[in-house]
Amino acid sequence: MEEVKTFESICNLLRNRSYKLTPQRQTILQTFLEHVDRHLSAEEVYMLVKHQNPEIGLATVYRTLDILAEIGILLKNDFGDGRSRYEFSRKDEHHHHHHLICLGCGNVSEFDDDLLESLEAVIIKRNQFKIMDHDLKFYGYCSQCGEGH
Amino acid sequence: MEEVKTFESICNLLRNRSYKLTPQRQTILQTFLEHVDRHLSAEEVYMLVKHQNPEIGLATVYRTLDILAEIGILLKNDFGDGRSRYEFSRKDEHHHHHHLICLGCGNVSEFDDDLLESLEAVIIKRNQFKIMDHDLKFYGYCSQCGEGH
DNA sequence: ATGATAATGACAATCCTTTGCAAGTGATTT
DNA sequence: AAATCACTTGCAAAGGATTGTCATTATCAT
Repeated sequence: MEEVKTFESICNLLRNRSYKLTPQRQTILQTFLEHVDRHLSAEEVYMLVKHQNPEIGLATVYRTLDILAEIGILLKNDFGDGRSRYEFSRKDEHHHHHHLICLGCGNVSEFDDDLLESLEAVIIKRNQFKIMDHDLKFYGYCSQCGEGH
Repeated sequence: MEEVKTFESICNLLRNRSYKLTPQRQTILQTFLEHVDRHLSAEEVYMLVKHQNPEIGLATVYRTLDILAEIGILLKNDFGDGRSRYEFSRKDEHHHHHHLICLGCGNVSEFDDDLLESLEAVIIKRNQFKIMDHDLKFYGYCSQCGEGH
């Protein structure tokens, strides 16, 4: 359980899981560390990474994103725009934050709230449903795009 | 604003929007009226509809689902299984229900709650974000699949 | 260093969905 | 009832995101 996720600590995590530390994986990881607040698609990562390493292939980006999500470094999100988007997972939050998705500019911001905790308790009792994860999204218009809507 | 959605009332709605009432559209509509509680994918609708009308094309199913969603008869959902799923929209609910998605059998059940109302008020103030829609999903295991998890 | 083994890049294949198009059909007017 | 015309259809092809294949290359423990 790393509390602060540095480049080195993540490299160690990869090694511990017996993933090889290739330059491609390091470059992709760097990209997320440099864009901690963004929600990047595979294609966007590919574009960013090509600046450092023009040889890299799109399939490698997909494979690396899979791995980084699998070991908990990235979170895979679906904001309904037809592609998966990955964000850096800062802390080990078992109940991660929610998203505000702007229908105007597509920007994604984040929102923390504990309200769902109590809601989950109700659901477990009322529906006999064991909750493993939840996903809450708000679609609307951010302050920049809000005019006229 | 129809309160009860009968086959006839929906046909009228189509006509009023100057959509033609073709047999294909009627058959697809029937299918949803016969499976009011299900969350069908285009492919599933296609299979069901082919029993009544083997001539129908998949593209027509897609186009009809689009229309029925556009006029508010169906709701288009994304449960993360790589295809869109449509459900019959029973009442005119501006704030629609939430979904419980079973990771075991894939079954989707529904859940009503007003808790998000108050949460939305907080978000509007705190984030200056005009909310148009929300989407809340719980992933877990239903009572049948729950053993062992 | 070197060898076992995993990872890469290029490309094909897949899956769901949309689109182009020629032919057909529903609704309206005559 | 026939003519009309825009809307619809079915088919096949195209799209876009993702995954699979496979020969080549690179990593890491020894």
